[in-house]
Amino acid sequence: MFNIVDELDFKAIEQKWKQKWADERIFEPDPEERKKWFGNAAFPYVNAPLHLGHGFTYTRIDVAARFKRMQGFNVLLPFAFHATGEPIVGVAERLKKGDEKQIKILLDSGIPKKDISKFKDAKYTARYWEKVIKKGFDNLGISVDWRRRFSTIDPCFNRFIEWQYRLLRDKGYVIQGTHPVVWCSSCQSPTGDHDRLVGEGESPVNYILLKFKLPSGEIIPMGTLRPETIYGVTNVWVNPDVEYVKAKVDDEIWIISKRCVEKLKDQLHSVQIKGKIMGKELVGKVCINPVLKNEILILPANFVSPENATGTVMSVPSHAPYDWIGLKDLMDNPKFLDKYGIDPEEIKIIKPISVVKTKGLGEHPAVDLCEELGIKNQNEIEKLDKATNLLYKKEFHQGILRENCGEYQGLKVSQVKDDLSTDFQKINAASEMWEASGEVVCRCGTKCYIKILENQWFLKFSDERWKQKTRECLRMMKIYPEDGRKNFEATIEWLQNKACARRSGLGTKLPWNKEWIVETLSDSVIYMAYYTIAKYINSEKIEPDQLNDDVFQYIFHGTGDVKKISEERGISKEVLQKMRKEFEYWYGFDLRGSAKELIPNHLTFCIFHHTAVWPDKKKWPKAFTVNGMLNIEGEKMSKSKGNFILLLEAIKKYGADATRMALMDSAEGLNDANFSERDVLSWRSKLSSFYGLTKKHYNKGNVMLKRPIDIWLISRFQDYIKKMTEHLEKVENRSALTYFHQMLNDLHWYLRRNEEKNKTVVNYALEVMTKFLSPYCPFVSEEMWKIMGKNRFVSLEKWPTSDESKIEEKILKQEDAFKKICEDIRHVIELSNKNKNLYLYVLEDKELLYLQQATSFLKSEFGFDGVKVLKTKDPKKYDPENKSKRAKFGKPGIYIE
RNA sequence: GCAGGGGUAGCCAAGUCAGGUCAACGGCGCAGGACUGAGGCUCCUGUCCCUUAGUGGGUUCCUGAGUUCGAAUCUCAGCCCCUGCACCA
Repeated sequence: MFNIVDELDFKAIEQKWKQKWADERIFEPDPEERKKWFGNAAFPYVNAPLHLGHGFTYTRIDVAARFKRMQGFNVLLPFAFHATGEPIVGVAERLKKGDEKQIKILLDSGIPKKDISKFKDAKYTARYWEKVIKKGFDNLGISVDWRRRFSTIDPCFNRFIEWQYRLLRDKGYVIQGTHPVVWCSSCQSPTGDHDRLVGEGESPVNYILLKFKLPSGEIIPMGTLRPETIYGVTNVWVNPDVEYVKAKVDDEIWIISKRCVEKLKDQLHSVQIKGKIMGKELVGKVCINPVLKNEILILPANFVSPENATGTVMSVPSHAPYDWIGLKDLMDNPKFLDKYGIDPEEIKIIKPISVVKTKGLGEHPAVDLCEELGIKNQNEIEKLDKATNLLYKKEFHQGILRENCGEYQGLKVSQVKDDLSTDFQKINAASEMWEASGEVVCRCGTKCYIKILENQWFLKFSDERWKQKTRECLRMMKIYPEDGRKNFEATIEWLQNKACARRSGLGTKLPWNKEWIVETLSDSVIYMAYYTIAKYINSEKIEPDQLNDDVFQYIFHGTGDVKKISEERGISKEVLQKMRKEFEYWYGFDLRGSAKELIPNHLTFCIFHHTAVWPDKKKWPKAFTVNGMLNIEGEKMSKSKGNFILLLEAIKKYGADATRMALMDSAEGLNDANFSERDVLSWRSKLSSFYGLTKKHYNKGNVMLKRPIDIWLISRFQDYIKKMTEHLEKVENRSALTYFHQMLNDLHWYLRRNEEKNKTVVNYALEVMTKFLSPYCPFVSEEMWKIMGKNRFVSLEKWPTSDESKIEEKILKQEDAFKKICEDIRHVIELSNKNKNLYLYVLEDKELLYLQQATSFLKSEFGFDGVKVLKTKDPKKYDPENKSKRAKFGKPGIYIE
């Protein structure tokens, strides 16, 4: 076995340049005369080390920052750490309980056994991962100004959030209200998707309860999602074996399942149980349809679950497969009916009533569907559920109410559903209740239901004035790629009030109501402004107590008397003024990067909050860049698949530069990127060989007057420089990279084409290419810059600019034609199997000269003994003597012997 | 289900807005050759099929239909994939 021999010691180079950058503090910008460029990206959550997906997003913003830096901007790229919220508290709590899984996760992350217990302290966890994460950034070569680092659990940052929320509340953007959530009665908290054993993706849905009335005055509310079917009710169903309760609900007596009582209590109803009644006691009685006022028979059915809504349902056999099959079952089992003293004749006269007309479906679609699917009885739950879903969707989207639906006839089901619900409630024919869209079981094992939370704090994203400003900001912003814009637009329109406070987890307490903690998506939307002052908070050791709204108002809005604030808060006037200046200089930020999944939440919230906090449009965000997810070898990265790659591991294995190259080359735009070992290794050797090429050819040729071929290379480069710069301006890092390949191809051609190399031209090409590589693979680029004998950092060099006056179109065309001639020659050699002598017949003097200059190249390239370029006088008449008949303008005739 | 994005040769991917110059840039992989003691390094050439002294022809851009002299590109319908859908980072 042979080892892969790299010319380059990537590790040593990385170590060396990382150190030099830090020593010379070249990524620590302060306000100055030059124009600024402020880039940032969504900060990492500190419960795990960075993985390759982080590397992808962060390298993208770093390439942009490094590019801008070389363009001469004063560039700021800061990072901080996100620690607020539930997850790291969750780790601590699970450890306290001795959770084996959690212990294993930490051990797998490389934490020694003796240190595990330290992670019972959430703050320790946060600080621990901060260190590991920072190392990830540094090893990857992200050009971060660490003087501005902070964590969202720093008390000083908490003051900042307090200021933000007081300000928003004063503007009327933080309000109180009620809100339905999936609830675990055991944990006494909302059960988010990630907290569920069963039911990921299930959410609250609003049932309408139709109030059927017994002659005695008691109400049997029937839950449904299809209020229009009230017009098609033929009977109602109760489960004969279930014990129902009579309960006083607000001012009425309802007959409902026990489970329903608990739910209604948590949905803002007062509920008192007054008595019990078995389902079978109700069977055979009649009740009144609350809308049509006709008498309806109560029948028994086992498919009715006490777990769902009220535990009783109305029967609409024309449109509900369960109901049709239920009736059929009864007709097939007269004995069962006899048990309840019901005359089978009473069932036989029940006929389905159609209330919805749908294109492509018959009068009684449920009946047809049951037949089609061959459903025999109500035990075929799978088929029945399938049929129900199918019919519900089709009728909801395409169905039109029939003439028996009163004032709603002729309207579409989808249009009229909400109106029906409110109208029925107005006449007290209906009420409503919330139910989960499917079964949800909490991680603790408890079955969840829907609770309506009261006095919940909301960000009023529904506010039209606020939306208007947000739209305006978005219009002014650049979105890279532009395809992402529609997603933002749709989100702004769709966004409703968003709960912004929680009861548990780490975070900033709501300043006016300390029982609540600002929710973590809501405390991470304007923190980029905090970077501008964190430098002073850190260096001046400012204490949280010294920070209050006056301080922040002065810094961020320039209001108040500095002298007074300085005296009151014990922060020197100079420092306050510097902080103010720093903010004024850097803000608003020029580019923020993140993964595309944050568009509908974090990034859109970010726009909302900025427009609310800063009326001055100059402080608004200027651009976002979003990227797709990073796949590994074509598959989604996940721990269970075993293809989870930690950033530090990848760097160790492949080197930082090769990793960065592979990431940047993998995709751009909203498409998912793919990282493969093949590609990263290929980049590793490509970098190595380019380094070798540089070493071999830099400063090695002769100084001479420029020949056409020299001008050709320079001309080609002008176009590449222009295009790659344009792509980088749009954060199209992958597209820009293709021009590196083109440059390399051209340089190879140039070197092959000439025995004599023009030193000036080769040096120019290598310098341009090294500068161009620098944002992508900064370590190797610095090293190459050094072997070129340069003393400055290439990271701080001036970005190449294209000079159109250097482009000579004629020469470009000539060389293109020449390449084509070479292709033709190659083709003819192949077909003829001869390569002794080459004759080229041309029509023009210019062409003659150009080709004559290339004879030695043609000899060495194809192995000819002799090459002759001849001029023909008249292509038409020349024919007899010309051995090749194909000479045309711009295209010589070729003869080979 | 709703909203946004997407489906291009073995793989990744440009081209689609402004229809022809597109058998379709580039990279990876693969094949042959050069270099080499030897190479998995590097360089050159090729890479839909057939044919050929530098050519000519056939069939392609998710599927189906349409507009057009002409469609990867425009219209309609369908299938599939990715992301988000809220109190969760």
